[in-house]
Amino acid sequence: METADLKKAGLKVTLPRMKILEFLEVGNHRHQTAEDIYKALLDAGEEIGLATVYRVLTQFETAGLVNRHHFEGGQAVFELNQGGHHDHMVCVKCGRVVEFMDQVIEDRQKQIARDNGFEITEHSLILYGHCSSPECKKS
Amino acid sequence: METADLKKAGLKVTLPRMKILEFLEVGNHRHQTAEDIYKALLDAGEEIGLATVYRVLTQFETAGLVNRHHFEGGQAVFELNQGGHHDHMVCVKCGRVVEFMDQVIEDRQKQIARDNGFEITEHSLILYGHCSSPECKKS
DNA sequence: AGTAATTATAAGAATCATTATCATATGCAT
DNA sequence: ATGCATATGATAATGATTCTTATAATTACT
Ligand SMILES: [Zn+2]
Ligand SMILES: [Zn+2]
Ligand SMILES: [Zn+2]
Ligand SMILES: [Zn+2]
Repeated sequence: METADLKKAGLKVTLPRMKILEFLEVGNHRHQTAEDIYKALLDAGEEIGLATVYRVLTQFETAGLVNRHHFEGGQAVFELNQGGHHDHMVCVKCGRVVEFMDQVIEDRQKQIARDNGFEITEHSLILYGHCSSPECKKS
Repeated sequence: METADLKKAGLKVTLPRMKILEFLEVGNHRHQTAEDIYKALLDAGEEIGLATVYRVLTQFETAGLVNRHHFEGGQAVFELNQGGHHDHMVCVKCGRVVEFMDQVIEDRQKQIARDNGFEITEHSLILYGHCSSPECKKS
């Protein structure tokens, strides 16, 4: 149930917003581009505009419901914000995304910022490479 | 002198290429967008096209002469590849960029990749925040 | 140096991702 | 149910980057 989340964020509960939230809640639908979501909803028979998807995702981001990532490849990637912070490993062959969180890295980042008089508000750590699948491994 | 680098990369030695290389070699010209470079060269009286800047930077990247970074804000940022790897800290207020390299983080990244069967080809670590300058500190 | 063959350039058109406009449609408090 | 504020979808507009093409510059070979 997420209508509560929408209301809490001061957003009206509308069909497009619900559909986008529902889509992102599906287990294997993490890390989607706006276009991924748009096409999936179209295929599911929903009547929705791409502009609406972008608009809603930005609102969700502002409300803290989703996070936006800038992986290589031009298109922004969105994922449901489920509390815990994590970073990403992306297979440049098949696009698979693996999440990880390493406290040692997190702590070092804070220390480095402190050493340089920086106050960190956010960070982006992405590892690109080949995943363990046979097709991606070779080369 | 960099004409040797151009030739080694199989690129003809042309005025635009030389000018772009020279510009990036200046100490305080690290981390420039294509448009930064374009405007600076125009202001310097050079006759150059923006498309040429993009084309040349992409060629330089392929040749390993420059690195391309995707900081937040849409435009790609380029810097001369001077051998040593480093990561970046970016002030979201004034745009100041500080470079750093932390072996602990580098090693952890490799370990995490190994643990997940990934073979890392590259990575991107960017810390966003407020730098130590008085105007940026507050808020 | 002179010339040919090759490659690069500038300008503008084209493309891709994203955002803005606007007339219509919908959600929600009354 | 009604009215108003807000949201939507279609499309135009924007910003960054790439493609196209006719012209110009560089290199290789005399
Ligand atoms: Zn893979
Ligand atoms: Zn994630
Ligand atoms: Zn600053
Ligand atoms: Zn740098």
